[in-house]
This record gives sequence, C-alpha cells and structure tokens, in this order.
Amino acid sequence: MNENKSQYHANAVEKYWQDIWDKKGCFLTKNQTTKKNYYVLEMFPYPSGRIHMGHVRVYTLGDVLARYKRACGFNVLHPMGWDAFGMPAENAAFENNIHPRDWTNKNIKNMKDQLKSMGISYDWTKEISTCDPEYIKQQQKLFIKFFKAKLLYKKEAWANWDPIENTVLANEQVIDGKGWRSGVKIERKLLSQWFLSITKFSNDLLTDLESLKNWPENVKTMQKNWIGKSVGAEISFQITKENLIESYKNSILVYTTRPDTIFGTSFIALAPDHQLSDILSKSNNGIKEFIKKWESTFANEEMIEKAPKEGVFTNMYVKHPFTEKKIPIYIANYVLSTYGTGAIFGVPAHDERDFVFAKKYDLPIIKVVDPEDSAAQDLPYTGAGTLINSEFLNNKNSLEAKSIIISKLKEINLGEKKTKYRLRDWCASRQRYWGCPIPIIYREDGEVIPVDESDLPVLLPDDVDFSKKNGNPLNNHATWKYTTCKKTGLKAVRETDTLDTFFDSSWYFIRFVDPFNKNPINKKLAEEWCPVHQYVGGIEHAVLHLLYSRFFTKALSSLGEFKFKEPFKGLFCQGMVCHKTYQDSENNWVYPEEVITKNANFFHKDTGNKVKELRSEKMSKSKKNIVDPVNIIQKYGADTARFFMLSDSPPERKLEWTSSGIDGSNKYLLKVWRFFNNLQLNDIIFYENYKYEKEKNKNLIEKTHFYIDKITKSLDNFQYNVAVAQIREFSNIFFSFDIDNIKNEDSIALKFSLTKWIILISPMVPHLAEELWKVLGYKDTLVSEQNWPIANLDYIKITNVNIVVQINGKKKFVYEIPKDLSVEETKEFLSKKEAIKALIKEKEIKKIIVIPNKIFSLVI
RNA sequence: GCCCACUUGGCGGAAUAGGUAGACGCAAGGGACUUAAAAUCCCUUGUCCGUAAGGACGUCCCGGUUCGAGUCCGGGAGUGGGCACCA
Repeated sequence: MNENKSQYHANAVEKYWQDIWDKKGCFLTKNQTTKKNYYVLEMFPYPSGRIHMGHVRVYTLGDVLARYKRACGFNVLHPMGWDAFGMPAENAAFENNIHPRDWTNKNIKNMKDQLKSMGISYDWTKEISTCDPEYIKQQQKLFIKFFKAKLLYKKEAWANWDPIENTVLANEQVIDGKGWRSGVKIERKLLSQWFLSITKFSNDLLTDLESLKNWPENVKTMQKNWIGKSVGAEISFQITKENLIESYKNSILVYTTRPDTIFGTSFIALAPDHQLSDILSKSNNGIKEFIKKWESTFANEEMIEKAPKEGVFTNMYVKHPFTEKKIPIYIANYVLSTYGTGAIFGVPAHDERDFVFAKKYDLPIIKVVDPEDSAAQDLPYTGAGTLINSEFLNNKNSLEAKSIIISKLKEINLGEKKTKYRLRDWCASRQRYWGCPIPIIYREDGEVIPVDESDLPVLLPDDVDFSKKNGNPLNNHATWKYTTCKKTGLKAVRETDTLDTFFDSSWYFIRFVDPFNKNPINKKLAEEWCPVHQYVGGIEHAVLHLLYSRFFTKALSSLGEFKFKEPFKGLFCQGMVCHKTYQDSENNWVYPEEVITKNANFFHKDTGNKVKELRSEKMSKSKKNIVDPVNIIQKYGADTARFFMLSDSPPERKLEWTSSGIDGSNKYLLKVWRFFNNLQLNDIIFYENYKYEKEKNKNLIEKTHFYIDKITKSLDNFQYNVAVAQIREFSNIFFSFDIDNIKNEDSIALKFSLTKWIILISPMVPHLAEELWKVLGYKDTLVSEQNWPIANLDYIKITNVNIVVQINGKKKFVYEIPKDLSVEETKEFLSKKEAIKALIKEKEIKKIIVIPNKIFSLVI
C-alpha cells in the first residue's frame, strides 16, 4: 500500500489491512490455548439498517479493549450478532409493504458491511441473529425447560388495546392516551399472558449485586431500587358488618412499611384495578366512570405519579384494628395494584400523597409521629420519630413501635410482618408477529403442553398480510394456528403470542461461546468463558436488559446448565453521542450538514435563510441532528472516526460531535503519517538495554517508559480520552526531533520509541498503526500480533519533586526538593529557606503540616 | 412525581487516596512560509487590576467540615437516563 507517499488514502489503506486480518484470521477465537480467556462483549444492535454514531462509539470502545487485551496475551472472544426481532420490522411491513424478514435481513447485510468498514476485531465466524431458525430452535428449548421447571406461568394481565387497529400497542405507541396511528382513545384489555418468575430470584438478584465489583455503582443502585426490597406488615382491616358483600371477603388486606403510623389512619385506598374496585364498579356508576377515566394511565407508573390525586368514595367502611373507629374506603388513582396488596391505609400526616389526597377530600389529618428534629414540624412529615396520639405506642420511637404493633396484630390475628419486593414477574408475551414463537399448544381437552422437541423450531409463517388492520397476524392466520398433539393425536391450537425481545437478548452472550451447538448451551465452554469479562453498552439498559440477563443466568444455573450465577463480571456504560440542533424560521429541523456558519451566525446552505442554533441533544432522526458515520468514514476513514470517538470525552459521559473535532483528529493522524513517512529507520535495529550517551536520547527512552506506564494505566481504567491525550503528549516529544539529520544512537533511540508508540496507539487506530509499522521497517509482521510493551520502571525513577509551600492553606510558591524526604527532613530542609522566613516574618507558627513530596503548609 | 447520574476557561476536557486547578486538544489572535490562498510550522490565550514585578478572584448556586475542597457533608437549580410492551 501507499506507493504514493504524498497522500494517505484512508479508505484504500483500511480495506487493505482489513483483508489481511481476515486472511490471516487474526481475530478468530480458539478454544484450546495456553492463554487466559478474556470475553469482551458489546451489546448487540437492533438491525435498523444503518449504523449510527452511538454504534460507532460503543463498538470502538469495545474494540480498543479487545485489541488491548489480545496484545496483553489474552485469548480474546469478541463476537457480534443481531437483536433481530422487534417492532420496527413490523412497522416497516405496515408502511412499506415489505416482509419483516426481508427487511431485517437486508438491514443486517448493510449494517454488517458498515461495521466491517470500521475495522473492528470481531470473530465473525460466531455471528448469530436472533431471528435465525437455529437460534429460535434453541431458545424454544430453553422456554420449554423454564416451563417444565415452573419458572413460566400464565396469568391475566392488562394490555393497551387499540380498537381501530384491533391490536395491542406498546407504551411508546400510546401518545396522550391515544393510538399513535389511529388517534383513537386506547382501551385496556385483560389478556392471558406468559410470565417469567423473576420474583423467585428477587433476593438473589439483590444480594448478588454486592459481588459485582466491576459494575458502576449507579447501575447497581438503580437495580437495587428497582427490586425494591421492603420490610413492613400486612394488615387486615375488617369491613364493617353493614358493608359486607357476598362476592368479597370480609376484610381488606393492606401492605405498609410504616405500621407504626397505624393510629394516623384516616382512610383506606384501593387501586382502581383492585378486585373489590372491580366488583363495586358493576353496581356503582360513579366508580365505574372513575375507573374508566383513569384506565389509560394504569399501565404506566410515570403517568400514575404525575396525575393529580383523585379518588372516589365507595360508601363502605372498615374498622380500625385497635380503635375500632370507622374508616372510609376510597378508590384512588395513585394506588398501584402491582405493588404490595393493591390497597393502602392512608396516613395524611406522614405521607406526601396521602396528605394531598386528604386535603382534597377533607379527610382528617392526625399527627402520630413527632420528629426528632424540632425544626421539621411541617406536615406531612415522612421520617421517623417519637409516637404520639397512638395509645400504647406513645413515647416509643418508630423502630420500636413497628415491632410492637406487629406483635399486637399477630396476637389478634389481623396482621404479620412481611417482606415485599417492588419487582414484578416479567410479562414475556407479545401479541405480535415478528418475534420468537412460543412453543406451546393448547389441546382440545384443555391441556397446555410444550411442542415436542422433534417438532422444533416452531417457525413463523411467511404468508402474512400486514396491510390489513386486523390485529395479531398469527392469531388471524388461516392455517398456522391449527395443529395436532403428536402423542395423543388430539386437535390443538398454537400459542399465537410471541416472545418479548428481551428474552432473546437475555442469553445470547452464552450462545456466543458455541453459537452452532445442537444444544442451547455448551456447559463446558460456557464455564470456560463466562461470566463475560467486560460488557459494554448504554446506560439506558441499566435496569431491564441487565436485570433480565441476570435472572436468566440464575435460572439456568439453578437448572444445572452451568455453575456461574452472574452474566457479566464487568460492566461499562458509555454515554450518548450528542449534536447541536438547528431550526429554520418556521421551526423545521435542519440537518447540521445543511448549515453554514458566517461570523457566528448560521445560514441554510441552499436557501441562504438564517437558521437558529439550539442546544445539543442526543442524536436523533426526529430532530435531524445526526451525522451519518458512513459519510464520515468515507471522507476521513474509520481510524479518524474511531480516534475522535475516543479523544474528546470520557467514555461514560456524553460525547459532543463537532466537525472541528473530527477535523482535529484527522489532522493529527495525517501529521503522524507524514512524520513516519519522512523517516529513514528501516534498517535500524534497537536493543532494549542500549547505553545512550546523549541526554536527549536518554530522556526519550525515559519518556517512552513513562508513557507506556501512563497509557497502560489509562486503558486499564477505561480513561480512553486521557490515553489519547498521553499518546499526543508522547508524540509531541518525537515530533520535535530533527529527523533530517538523524544518525547513530539518535536513530536507535527513536526507533525504539516509535516502535513502542505504534503498539500503544494500535488499539485505537488499527489500520494506520499497521501502515506505520510497515513504514518503520517491520515488513513481515503485523502490529495486531505484537505484545503490549512493558514499562521498565527503573527508567522512570524521579530524584527531585516539587513541593508546594502554603500559608494557611493558600499556595505561596513551589520548591524543588529531593524526593522521599521524611516529614522531619522536609521541615529541616525548608525551614532554612529565606523566602519562607520572609513570609512568616514575626508571626507565630501555630502548626506545620507536611505531606512528604507534596505539601509544606504553615498555619500562622 | 419517583429512582440514578452529570455540571470545571469561548468549547471538549485533565487533576491516583482532600494537597500546584485548567494537562492534552479545539476555537480565537499574532507571526513565519507563499505571488496569493489552502495546508504546514512557531508564539499567545481562565477573569479582573497593574507598564511590570506582582496581586485579587475563580471548578452551577447557598451553607458546612478542614491548615487546605473541583474532590467530603447538607440544601437548592439546571441538564440527561430509566420508570416494567422502544431497543
């Protein structure tokens, strides 16, 4: 490559080296080696058709790690695949009359080409796609395993129902309570659906978080809060005699974490979809209307919390278990049916929401907890304190009161201590076509049985018309639904729901270790490779995908599939890629590439009209603030795109895309290339322990070791932006060499330094690194196969340090003193200095603080 | 609304464990090279006062701990992510 020395043709160079890596199989993973295994995985993408900058970022981060670990001598597994089921394919089918499978396969092909052009070191022989019949087959086997192990069950659950399209809508397809396409008010429909018993593992999912040392704390906290373990009490409130109804039991069971506040109860509130609410709605129009009014908000916790607190009185009362006072029963829109028992006792003085509710409906507000902090007298007060107005609990603190009340309740048989979790079982049913079919049949005799293993996979029928608005295509298919039971010959219908795509992505990382095995999981290899050493993906998956994967791992482990109990040993969450947004005078969004800048004003490049520059946001098609990676790679090459992705922001934070930023990266890489091309070092051979005579060369060798150490540490800490800065600092040293007059030991020192530098930069810009490697004279080897350099710390020994002299904590000046003086020696050394004496003058020294090698601080 | 983060020059950011704030870049200004431009190279660049030496201020805001706070604690503002059928 590059016979023409005057120009760097990034696209040609990159293609050339990609082919070489491919031919030599540089990134294929072997299962039997003497090396230690290291599994790097980035979250696999949904095949939308084009990669976006978010992909470029996450896959660059993963690739730097994979290449770095390979150089460090690990046997690296770095696979890639496709999260291929999901709604966009069905939307495309609906809008463009293309089959979801064709659309998806076309997208995979495009995206694969685009990913390949980035030069990421994947082992493509392990590629899997979740819509592949083989993946479906293995996943269906897992489903049946779960079914047999009673980790799966059916129960009725609400879904958003669009009565025009006759279909279930996702939450994001419901906008302001209306269907996104039909615009009609969404109803709720109770459907029998499949649930995974994730709550059987609630406690393990919580306590095992502690073992995840290499996970970000914020993700662990989010999961902990999501699981939401609470210790409280379940309490029965007896319905008053005159209010008893035949179709319901004689009490209402509530759950509370604050049983100590029971004497502050002024009402009972039921969730609108509580069983009793449902019964009452049949004979009471007020209740019926209330439930109808709030129906579309039930599905969504955010909407429930944001809605104004409203309720309806049921005309029924319960008795307080201790005071025997009559307490009214309301149905309230802020009570969640999915948490606790779906009913609460309202204590307005000590709960924010109960307080608002009580004010609105003029219910008594009884203060029963006196705050420890006397300043906090405003109600509602939600903290702990000393009990008042509470009979036998008076003068007890909240903690004591809780245990007393629980034992009292137990005595009178009206309550007990209870641990609850906020976590709910996982509804894995989707009433959609483009998903993994659920391998279950319903036999005419009423039995629900899994499809016989010899009949797997159950595949989707191809002959489906998406243009008709008649609901779930599987349910309405003329023949697909109908089958017979293999064992009995009885007639049967297939399950027409498909699986949530989170099911697909909850075990793909285990499949990658042996993607074409006849069984879903290769136990031996899974145990050799898993848990994934480093998983990389977006923070938006902090709870659901990561929690579901953890659950799958625990479930499969409990079924003896393998021994490990967590899927991902290390987790790294990268930030988003953002860009400024632009709007024209009519508030239409404008693409950044259509905007030209003149004197800090912005104009549309075609119309010349003025354009507003607005704040930077996550790149999204809807706001047109996108930059297409394909164009960027075409213009600058993948290395420039990769280098910019790494250089400007810490990986976990948002990255601001700017054209000057990408230009800057490109300029730097071209400068590097020019520098190497002007060298004549091909024939120079260096020795590790060469005795250099010139200071300049000694310094270069020291700096080389210094930066090897620094850059290695930065990479280990995921501080890739810092590593880039250090790469540049390092190169600034050799850029200052006069390479036209270089000879003898100068050449040896430079070749040594440059050789190490190329290896250091190679995970970031692998194609350019190969090119430079060759230019430097290494014709028969690849930089991708080199070992990571090791810093010789003997070269980095520092003899003097700068110590800061402070008066009252303020910096006055800096002294150079010998390194590693003791506290006494430092005092001794510095106290003699005239400048310090001058600072103190006549004043009395109250205190001297010495931090060796750092601070000499006087308090006067 | 609830949970979780983030906030440092004109901009992106750096600052092991509480110890020299602003590394490395971008942009800008000045200069060199060029017939000219581009490219490249060199210099300057937190703010304010000062001719200078130097001084004061300064890490979203308010308060606290400390000899010393970007870093720790309490309160607040703004921005972003998640809230269970987007992936």
